[in-house]
Amino acid sequence: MEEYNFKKIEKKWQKFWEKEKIFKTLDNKKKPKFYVLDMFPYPSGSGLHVGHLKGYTATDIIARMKMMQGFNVLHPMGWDAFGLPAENFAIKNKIHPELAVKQNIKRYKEELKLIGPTYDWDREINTTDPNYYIWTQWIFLQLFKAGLVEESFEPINWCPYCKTGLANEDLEEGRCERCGSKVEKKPLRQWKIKITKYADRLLEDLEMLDWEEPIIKMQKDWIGKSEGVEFQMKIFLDNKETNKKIKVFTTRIDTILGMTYVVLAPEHEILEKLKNEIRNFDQIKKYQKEVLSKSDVERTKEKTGIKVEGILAENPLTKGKIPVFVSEYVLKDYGTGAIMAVPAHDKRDFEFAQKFNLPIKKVILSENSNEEYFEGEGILINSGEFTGLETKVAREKIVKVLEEMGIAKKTYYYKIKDWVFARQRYWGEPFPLLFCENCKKRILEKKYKEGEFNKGELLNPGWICVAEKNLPVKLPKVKYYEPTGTGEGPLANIKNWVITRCPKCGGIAFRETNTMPQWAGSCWYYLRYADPKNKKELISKEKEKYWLPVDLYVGGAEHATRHLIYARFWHKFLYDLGIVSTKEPFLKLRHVGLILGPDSRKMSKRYGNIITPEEICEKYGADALRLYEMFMGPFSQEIAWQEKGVIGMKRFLERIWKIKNKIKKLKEKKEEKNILSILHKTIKKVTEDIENFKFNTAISQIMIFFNELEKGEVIDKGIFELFLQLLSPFAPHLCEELWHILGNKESIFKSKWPQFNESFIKEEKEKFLLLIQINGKLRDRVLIDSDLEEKEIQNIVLQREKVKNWISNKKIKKIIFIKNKLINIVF
RNA sequence: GCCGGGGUGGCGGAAUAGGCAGACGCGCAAGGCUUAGGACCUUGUAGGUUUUUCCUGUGUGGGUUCAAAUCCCACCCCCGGCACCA
Repeated sequence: MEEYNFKKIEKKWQKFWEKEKIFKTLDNKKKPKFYVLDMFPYPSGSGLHVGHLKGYTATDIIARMKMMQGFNVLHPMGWDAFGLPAENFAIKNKIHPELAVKQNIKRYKEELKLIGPTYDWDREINTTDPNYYIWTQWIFLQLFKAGLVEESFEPINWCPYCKTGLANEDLEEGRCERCGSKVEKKPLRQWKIKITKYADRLLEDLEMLDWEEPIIKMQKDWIGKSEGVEFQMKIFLDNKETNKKIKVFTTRIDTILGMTYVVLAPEHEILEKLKNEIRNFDQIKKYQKEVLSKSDVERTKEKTGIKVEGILAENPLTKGKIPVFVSEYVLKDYGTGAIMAVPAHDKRDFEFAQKFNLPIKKVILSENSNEEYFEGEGILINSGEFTGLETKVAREKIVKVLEEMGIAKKTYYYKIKDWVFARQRYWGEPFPLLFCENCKKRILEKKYKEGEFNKGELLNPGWICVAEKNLPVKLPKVKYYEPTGTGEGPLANIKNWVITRCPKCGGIAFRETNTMPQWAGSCWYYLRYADPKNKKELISKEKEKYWLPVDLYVGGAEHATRHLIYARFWHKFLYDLGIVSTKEPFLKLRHVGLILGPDSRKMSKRYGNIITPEEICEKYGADALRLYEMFMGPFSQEIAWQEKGVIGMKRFLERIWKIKNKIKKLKEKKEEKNILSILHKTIKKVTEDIENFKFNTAISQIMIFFNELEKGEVIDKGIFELFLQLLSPFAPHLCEELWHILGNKESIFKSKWPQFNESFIKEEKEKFLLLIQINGKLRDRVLIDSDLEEKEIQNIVLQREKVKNWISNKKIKKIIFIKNKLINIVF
């Protein structure tokens, strides 16, 4: 008999699918749509490994099932090719990024095609294509015009190796996420996008998403909303009241009576205002410099600080005067940059108080009295009129008192910072902005016509938008693109590109030489797939309405606090512009767990444990690879690669191949009830499990069904076809081959997905297996007629030899009976 | 440190509105086939035991229940996220 030649079969059907354009997505609005999306890869130089294919296989399975269920499926693929990884690869290998990206894409595409995916390559996109990034620039311009982009010179994270500024999101434990270098703080001219303006909506709308709870939690924590109270404290010069005040923010206003000192961030502006009054101002200045030179990680190591000599702050409730400190543990850019310190009920304040020998006053009764500090809820003590109140109640009462004094309000702060959007690198989208000295002057001197400048231009005097008709601002082709390290991008060296004319005044203007960060292109790519060839707009209204939002989005959890926040932000902005009609881009999100190397470590060149799809497809075939990756275990879980597992799948496919000559077209359909029952159970389980990302148990059920089929002398053709359909999303090539061998002319993926019939599953059983427990332990089991009464069943059970032996002559206390299942005799 | 997720045979993992622990696959063992090996087929496979028997078993220790991998309390370990956010 002919062997299972997987190579021949797989090549044959991949060609067939491509030629027949089976997976071509038409904008067929008569059918219901299903948009399933993979997070698109950045094509790095090292190619794909088997881990990358796990998510892609899963979406492919779902795409195939949805097609068969009658959906119009959009399942596209593209390349996120701008950014540091691509550029660093290019520099290292001395090859121009444009060329490197081209080569890498070619390789990625070949490797992806190995598993026979359903991608419609006519919709392929590439973020570095001017026809694509014209719209990235266009969206940026809209953000700019809306006043959501601002030039800033503040110190930001700077990677000395990559020679660029980075956003908070791009750090891992104080190191550059890309190269691992320690990040420094460096003052730098940069563009910030005001994502904080959308913080509340980014938080609220998480409610409407079908995302896994841990990912939602990560986003919530990253946005980090804290609700509390902001109140003013008077400042005294020794014992003389001044007109200066310090604002502090706290989430625990109930502990205000326990405040024993106040701490300011070293950079707090009030220090400058009081420099003549503060006796040790020079010392504080010096401390401030020290702290600013430290990285965020170094700042957390110990609690240093200095007392601000000469001034005191007044607790508004007690009128008590307390000392003021500066310390690095208070951050300037969170809350008001000043805190009320309550060492008895806050760990950090406690540590600081210990070090500086400051009084610790308990104001909440804690159950465990030898605790050094107590951060929980409880009953107030030592709190005057508030003593005896519960903390929760006390918070409300105290706020009210302070509000009546006119010095406090309830408020909240976010942890999320505005998005540092500029990179001092070559390989990214150029900003569609120009700088014009003349216009800057006119704006500052208010010598311009009403409406001449937009909101963004007025906000950033001198920066002028490139006219939309002149987009895209193409990234110039250059020979030298290494980062400069000066804080300017490499583009600054290309004089004839930089120097241009100002569209407003006609004078000389200079182009912005920074480029956009890697994340820019991925913020909106899912929109482009729905309308990839549109030259007039980024997406037509009609196509947006039909295809959006994305029904299912699959990718790694590492994007939880970056891409997934940025993309949601841009989507909401586009919603405000009326370009998209949904508040959220991705309805359902599932994250894929890593495949680890055979040594249980992350697959990496460093460990030499990379398994490539080429070698596996060569040895065992794409279907075996797909099947194994889905069978390994729960989809979102990290699991180590075991080559033996693929062999097992190959073996399973071979058994299916071999069973061909047992298949007969049975005229009389007198299938055993048993087979029909398993068949329908399998249809149900496979359909539901695919929907719920439980691919491992779906495959297990398919195997159970197959094991049963294999036992028979003959297999009914109709039943075997149903079996093939159920398996086809997982092992498309083999199933397509067998489907045709059985005489079908059309692709199996044009066939209709099997339906199950509940009545076959439930099937009225005449008998059931009763479990017999004695004192809760399983001791016996017996087949019982389903229509017997409880009493009759009891009699049967008690007559059984085994049961009699166990009970002998003990007195039965009670008998628990669960219908159709179990009986438990207790004595 | 705080917040998530998780700990089940030799291995990957099944089973949670509490009700046969170990489905399915890998590995291993015995037998068949074969000159032989591989492949393939059949059977067995949690550990122990006095082996048609009973005992013990889902990270550890307690608890609730007729009955717990599943619920409650305390603790240990692994993975991920955050990193002084007031």
